[in-house]
Amino acid sequence: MALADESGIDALSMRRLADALDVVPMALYKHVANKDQLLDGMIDTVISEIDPAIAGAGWRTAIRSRILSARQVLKRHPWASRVLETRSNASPVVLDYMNSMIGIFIEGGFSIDLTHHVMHAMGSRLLGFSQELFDDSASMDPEMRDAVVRQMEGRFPHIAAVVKTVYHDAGSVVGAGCDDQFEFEFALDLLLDGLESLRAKGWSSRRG
Amino acid sequence: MALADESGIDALSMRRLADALDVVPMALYKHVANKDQLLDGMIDTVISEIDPAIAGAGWRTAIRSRILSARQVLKRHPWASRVLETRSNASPVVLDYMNSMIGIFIEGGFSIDLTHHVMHAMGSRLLGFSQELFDDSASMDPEMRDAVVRQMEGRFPHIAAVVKTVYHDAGSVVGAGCDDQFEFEFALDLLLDGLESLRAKGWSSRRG
DNA sequence: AGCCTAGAGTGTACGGCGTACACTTGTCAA
DNA sequence: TTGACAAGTGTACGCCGTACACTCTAGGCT
Repeated sequence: MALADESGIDALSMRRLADALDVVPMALYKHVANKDQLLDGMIDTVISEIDPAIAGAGWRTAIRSRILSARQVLKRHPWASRVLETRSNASPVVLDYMNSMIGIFIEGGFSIDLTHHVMHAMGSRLLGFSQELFDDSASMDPEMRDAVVRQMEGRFPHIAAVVKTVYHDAGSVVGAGCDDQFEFEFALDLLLDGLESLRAKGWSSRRG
Repeated sequence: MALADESGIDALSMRRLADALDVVPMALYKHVANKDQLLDGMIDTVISEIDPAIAGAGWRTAIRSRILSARQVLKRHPWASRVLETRSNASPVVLDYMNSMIGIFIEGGFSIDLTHHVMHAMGSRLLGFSQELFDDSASMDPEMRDAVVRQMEGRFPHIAAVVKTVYHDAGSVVGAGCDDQFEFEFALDLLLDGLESLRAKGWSSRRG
């Protein structure tokens, strides 16, 4: 991570890293299976640098401060967001983070249904994946998905609750699974509504 | 682009591309200076696939339909967003797109100041760069920046107007140049305000 | 008809990359 | 004393982008 912070992510090759550690390239492979696993570990470390959620505050304060903390972390490690986007599987550390974010919304009075769409809406602001997290489960056959959800229920109860709602609420406009287009428009309209109200009241940054 | 669409962006090496064209790798270098230039050209083509703005509609309709069109294009070329993020300089094609988006807001009654923050807020939804666009200019010395702005004024008048406001409105909270933190919080709070009002009125996707 | 030029394609070569595979070395428990 | 195991080594392979010098061909000039 120090090497990536200093020299950029492109400079982080197994050979250069080995050099920096005064070791031969292949020595690294006694510690990680391959470069992807190295990057996975770096992402986990990045995420663990985000401040834990503030307990006892309102949902808005909790979410806001957490996201601002995440932003500071990503600024410290500018390579992280790009690496994040290339990761295919969310690690337990990432799932923990998502789970606790979902938990804040639910405890804050958001329905599970609304929380689901909110997670999509926050998108890259939240970290970058909620999208693929649910997309993966869409391509699984139902009974396998049920098994996965049951396994999640212990460690990531909030994520499990959302996934269950997404797939069992047949009455929802969204139907079974996520409707990409719906999620995108949900977030877009949320933003556009906010913009229209700022415009209408003559908002200016002069007043902050 | 066909090769990238079919086999993923990682499969797009100069050698593989040459193979697909029944030509030797070095032949490609008679047409592009290097691989980056190839990727730049691909991005320009992607952006030119976005529908032109609807004339005569309200700002909201115009922006909304344009962004949804951009989304369709990016879905056709899933590699595009990742490539986009690695580009360092915005091409004239990209500038044209930004310029016309800014123009829609301004003609729709947004102040230049508000438009500026809006562009940041739209962020990746808009395409992915507004950030760096202004960041670059922050690191230039004032007279060189003035020269660049004057040159922009003909072809990209809206962009020029925003840049001028950003740097000349000393009274603004933001001061000279963009305040990253301010922009981030602006977008975040816009979203959080929208979320709070949905939560308060018991929004559910059942009703759409 | 002869020549020139410019654009397209070619062939070879270099340094960098990730990593498979077989090996040595140092440490410590039985 | 021995054997197992973790850590580090060395060599090699097939990719990658691309520098550099070359051939070939079509068309325009004299």
